[in-house]
Amino acid sequence: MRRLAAALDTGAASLYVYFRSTEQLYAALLDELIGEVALPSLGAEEPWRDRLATVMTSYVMVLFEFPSVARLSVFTRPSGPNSLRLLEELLSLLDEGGVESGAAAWGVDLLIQYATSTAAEHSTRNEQPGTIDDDSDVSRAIATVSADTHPHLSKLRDALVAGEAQERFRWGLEVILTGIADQKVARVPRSYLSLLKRPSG
Amino acid sequence: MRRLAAALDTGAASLYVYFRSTEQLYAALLDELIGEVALPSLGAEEPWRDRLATVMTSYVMVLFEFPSVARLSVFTRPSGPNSLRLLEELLSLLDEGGVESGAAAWGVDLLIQYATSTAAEHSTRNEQPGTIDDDSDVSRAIATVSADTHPHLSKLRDALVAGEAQERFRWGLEVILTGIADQKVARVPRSYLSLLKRPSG
DNA sequence: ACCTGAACACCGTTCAAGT
DNA sequence: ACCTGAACACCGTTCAAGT
Repeated sequence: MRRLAAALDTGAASLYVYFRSTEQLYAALLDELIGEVALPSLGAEEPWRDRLATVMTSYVMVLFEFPSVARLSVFTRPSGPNSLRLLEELLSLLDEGGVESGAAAWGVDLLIQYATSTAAEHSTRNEQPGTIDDDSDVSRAIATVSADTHPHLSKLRDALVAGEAQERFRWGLEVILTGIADQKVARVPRSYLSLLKRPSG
Repeated sequence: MRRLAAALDTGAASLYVYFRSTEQLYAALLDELIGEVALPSLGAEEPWRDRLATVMTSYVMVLFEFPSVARLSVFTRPSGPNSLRLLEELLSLLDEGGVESGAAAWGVDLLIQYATSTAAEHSTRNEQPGTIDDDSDVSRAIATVSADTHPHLSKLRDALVAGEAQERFRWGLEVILTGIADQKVARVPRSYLSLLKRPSG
C-alpha cells in the first residue's frame, strides 16, 4: 500500500479514496490481470481441450508475473467484467466439448481453483527471498523414508517428484477435464454428504 | 508471533530460539494438525473411494479449525512425519483402488492441493471480519449479466451458485479421482508442453 | 549456552486538517 | 468535495545485553 502510494507520488491514505481496503485494491488488480488472459476460441481450429488448456495456461502465466496478486487470488473470487468474460469463455468451451451443463457450472469453479492455487503456490517459491525451499525439503523427506513404515511412498520415491511443473500442471488439467466430462460424477450419493458436516465447536 | 509469545508468557524474540521464521513455525503447526487427520483405512470395510473421501474431508475440517494455518498451507508443502504418513495413506488407498502408480504419484499432489486450497479459500470467508463477502459479490455479478454478451453464464446462472460447499467439495473430489483413475491422461502429448514455457522477462 | 527487552524497519488504516 | 500528513496500532525479525 505504502510502496504503491510512493510509486504514484502520493501518500498511502490517498489510495483509500478509491479503494475501501487492500483486499479490494487487489481484487481490482486481479480482474485487470484477468483481462490479459488469452481467449483463443474465436479462431477456432484446434480441438476444444487444447484451447481450454491455452486459456488456463495463460491464466497461470499472467498471475506468475504478479506474485503478490497471485498469492491473494486463492482467497478472492473476482467478480469484475474480465472475470465474467473468462467464465463465459470457459463455459463456452466446456459446452463445445459436450459437457453436461450442470457439470460445466461446477467444473469452471474447479478449473479456476486449480489455476489459482497453482499460481499462488509457485509464486511464493520464486519471488519471496526468505522462503524455505519446500520442494527440496519434501524431496529430502521422501528420500529418507523407510520402506518398512512407508512402503508406497518409498516405492514411488522418484515418481512423486518427477516431471516439470508445466507438465504436471497440464496433467492435472487433463485429470480435471476427464473427471468433469464423466457423467457419472455429476451426482453425489446422498449418504456421503454427512461426512462433511462441520462439528459444532 | 507476538500474540503467540504473549500467550506463552514470553517475548516474541524467544520463539526464534526454536523456529527460524514465522513460516517454519507455521509449517511445524501444519504438520501437527495433519497428525489429527483421521486415517480410517485400518478398519477397512467401506470401499476405498469412501475411505479416501473420509481422509480428505477430515483434512479440510482440521484445517478449518485453524484458519491462519489453513491460509498458509497453500504456500507451504509440509514435510514432517505426519504429512508423510498422510501421503503414504493416500497412496495406499489409490493403490487399493487399482490406480496406476505413476498416476497415483502425481495424483496425491493434486488431491492435497485441492484439499488445501479449499480449506484456505473458506478459511478467509468465515473468520476474517473485514473481508468482502465474495460469494454474494459473485452471485450479484452473475445475476446481472446479459444473455446477449454472456449466453452460457446467463443460462447457467442458478447452477453456478447451486449446492452446499460440502456437496461441491465432494463432487470435485469425485472429478479428480475419476480423472486420476483414467489411464488415458497418464501421458500428456509432447506438443502441448510448449504452451507453458514462461516468457523471458 | 540459553533466553529476552528493546529497538528497527516495516505494515494497513484512520482522521483531522488542509486546499 | 477531494486529498493527505501525521498518528495509531499493529507486524516480523535482530541483537546486544542479561542470567
